[in-house]
Amino acid sequence: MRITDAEWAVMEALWGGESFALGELAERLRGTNGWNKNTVYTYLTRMAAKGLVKIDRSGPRPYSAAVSRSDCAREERSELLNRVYKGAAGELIAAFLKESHISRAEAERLRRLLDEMEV
Amino acid sequence: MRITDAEWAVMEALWGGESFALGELAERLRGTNGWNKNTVYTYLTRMAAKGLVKIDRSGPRPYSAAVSRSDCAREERSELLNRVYKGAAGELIAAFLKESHISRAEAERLRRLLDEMEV
DNA sequence: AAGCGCGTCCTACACGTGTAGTATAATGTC
DNA sequence: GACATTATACTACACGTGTAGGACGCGCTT
Repeated sequence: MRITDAEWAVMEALWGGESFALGELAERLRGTNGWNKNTVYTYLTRMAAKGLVKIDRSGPRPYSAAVSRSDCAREERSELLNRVYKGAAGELIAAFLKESHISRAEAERLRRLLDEMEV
Repeated sequence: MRITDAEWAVMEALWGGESFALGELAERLRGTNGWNKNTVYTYLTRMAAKGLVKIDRSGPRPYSAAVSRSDCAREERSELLNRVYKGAAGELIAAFLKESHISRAEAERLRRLLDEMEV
């Protein structure tokens, strides 16, 4: 279920809307990644085989995401958390906090989140 | 500079000490990953070519990590942050907070971190 | 000195990924 | 209905990764 950089780019394009024709996706991805249309097609079919993309050729816009962005994001988070931090979320969050520029408003929000959890 | 799961396992072994003989590493990794000695050797030489592993055959324990665990961890964090969250650290941290079980002590620590940042 | 165990080096092979050419089918246009 | 455009399908190839076999050399043991 590992998603590569290139595949992530395809998903990003798919998440940008409901469903797409090949040409639409090819155009988007030519812009961001400089890919040939056939390259896009290859990715789409390969990724459909892996369950990442849904293809329904009955309509004019056959291609759509089969997995949600938030599911993929969760997957990636859990990947990092377990691989690098062996599940120690506190460590991880602290590391992110230390190296990030968090605005005052965001800090407030995070503080509230912490408060809510403490029930 | 992408590190695969298998490579991460090798690094994990290397980070477990100062420097190692092949046999020591092979034994460790046979335990955790079930690898053949030659497999370990192949990884070590390939990873040396990539600058992940240092090999100094003048001593009896030629193999050591060429990159620190914390550098790799930073790299992985930044990977996730940029790829999935496009740099929006607040989002990311909030997501981790929501899905994690943070102990009261850890929550305290994070809160203090937030406070310190607000200078 | 012959053998054993370990480290080293080379080689290999299958599968995945990045990338696209070519050929054919379908569809819209005049 | 012939032509142009787009979509689909198949094929290919290089490079990376996962995994190991075989062969050779060196030092220790008996």
